[in-house]
Amino acid sequence: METDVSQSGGEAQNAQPEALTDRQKDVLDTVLRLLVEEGDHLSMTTVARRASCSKETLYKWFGDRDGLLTATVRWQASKVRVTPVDQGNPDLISLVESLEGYARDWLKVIASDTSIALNRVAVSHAGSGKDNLGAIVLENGRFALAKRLKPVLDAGKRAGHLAFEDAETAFRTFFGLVARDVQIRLLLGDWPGLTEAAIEADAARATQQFLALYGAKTRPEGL
Amino acid sequence: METDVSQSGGEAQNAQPEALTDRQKDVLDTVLRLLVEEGDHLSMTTVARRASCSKETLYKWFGDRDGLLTATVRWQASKVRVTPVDQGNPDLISLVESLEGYARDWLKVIASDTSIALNRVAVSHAGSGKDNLGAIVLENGRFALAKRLKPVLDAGKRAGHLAFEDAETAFRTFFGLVARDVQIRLLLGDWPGLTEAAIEADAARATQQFLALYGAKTRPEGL
DNA sequence: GCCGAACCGTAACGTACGGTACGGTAACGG
DNA sequence: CCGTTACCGTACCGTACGTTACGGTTCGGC
Repeated sequence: METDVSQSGGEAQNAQPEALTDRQKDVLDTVLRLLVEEGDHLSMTTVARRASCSKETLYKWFGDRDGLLTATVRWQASKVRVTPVDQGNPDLISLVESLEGYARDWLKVIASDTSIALNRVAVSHAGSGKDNLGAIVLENGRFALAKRLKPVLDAGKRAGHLAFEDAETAFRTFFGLVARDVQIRLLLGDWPGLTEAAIEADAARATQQFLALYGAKTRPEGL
Repeated sequence: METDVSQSGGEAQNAQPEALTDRQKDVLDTVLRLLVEEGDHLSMTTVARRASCSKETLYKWFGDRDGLLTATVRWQASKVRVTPVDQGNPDLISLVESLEGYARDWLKVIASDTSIALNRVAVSHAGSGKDNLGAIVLENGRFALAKRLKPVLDAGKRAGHLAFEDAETAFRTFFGLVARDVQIRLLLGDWPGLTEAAIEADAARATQQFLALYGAKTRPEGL
């Protein structure tokens, strides 16, 4: 068996999120933990020691350092997959609850250690070379949220609670209202005080503001 | 003269944004250009060659690699400083123009190559070690914008055009409406198609939405 | 004209780390 | 019982790069 698996289209390098041994998942979880602890500075030696495996195994499984990182990002991404909730014709209450729920979840995600670490790594690697990481993170972060939220928005529109022309634009506004400057501040090492309570309040505020902008009929006086 | 300037409180290491030789500014501009081209991967050798100076000089002037990077970020930050426009009692038109102007400027900044490069570097360095970079970038980006925008908001409030309790919260909403997912997407290597025309449209939209949320009396029918 | 400071160019050093090679061991199938 | 497979542990190699050292040059001041 040749050593150069990476070029010959071998199975190891391409390592799809599924088809991973339990042992391999363990290793990737370790990488994840290490990524949270010391960012992009992890060395293959450190990974091998912490994962109690040999470097040779790492290279056989993941090709090279980039492959390991990519597999890790993919692995984490595959874990976040949530069951999409599509509703037929919601009333206003359940629509609000749904939106608040998404806002809450989203804030929790971007405030989590793993998300911050992963985004940092992806941003670092974005400028140079094989740029999969940024795309992967985006695909499983922002885009996944958009995909899950779109049916909710459409349902709200059908039910006459929301008025917008382009769902994508509406989603981006919702995104902006929820995340505001939080994500960039977290990535830059600032701590915007995102406690459990603050997340709750932010989700409610963002939802209210979104409804104020895109609500069809209900424009509450109090706001 | 001892070599260890970094610890003994020497003048070279702390290199405040001002008090820089023209030659030093040239060097930092070169670093900036290099940072845009190849991100954090620049080596001291490359910098020296491109700046037509010796590595020894780099080390004497900036202490070490981190010092060079920090000085570069500070230098760029000091260049962005804009004259604050404080208005006494604006009419609604000029308030809208003012807000649109800030939105436009802000979008242009975060879409610029240098901003992206600098933010990438700062994010990369945020997790580990001396964390000045993130704070510096934040201080001269988001916080500077907030500082410049606050008097405008206050003036709008005094004039009766805006209604909000906390200027900081209002600002963060404005920030969210303007930037939305643009900044994170840019940092992750995505290209959200931010042409000149799109920036113009986005600034107008964000301002309209902000007024819809925080405008005191004027709630336009058309929106 | 001489001295020292500042600087250039380049060579050299030390080291960290990505990647490889190899010997040893445990499991397993025949 | 033997070969194969998969893995561990470790030693090893090559190189890139941060950092330092040093000889040579320019230039301002005396």
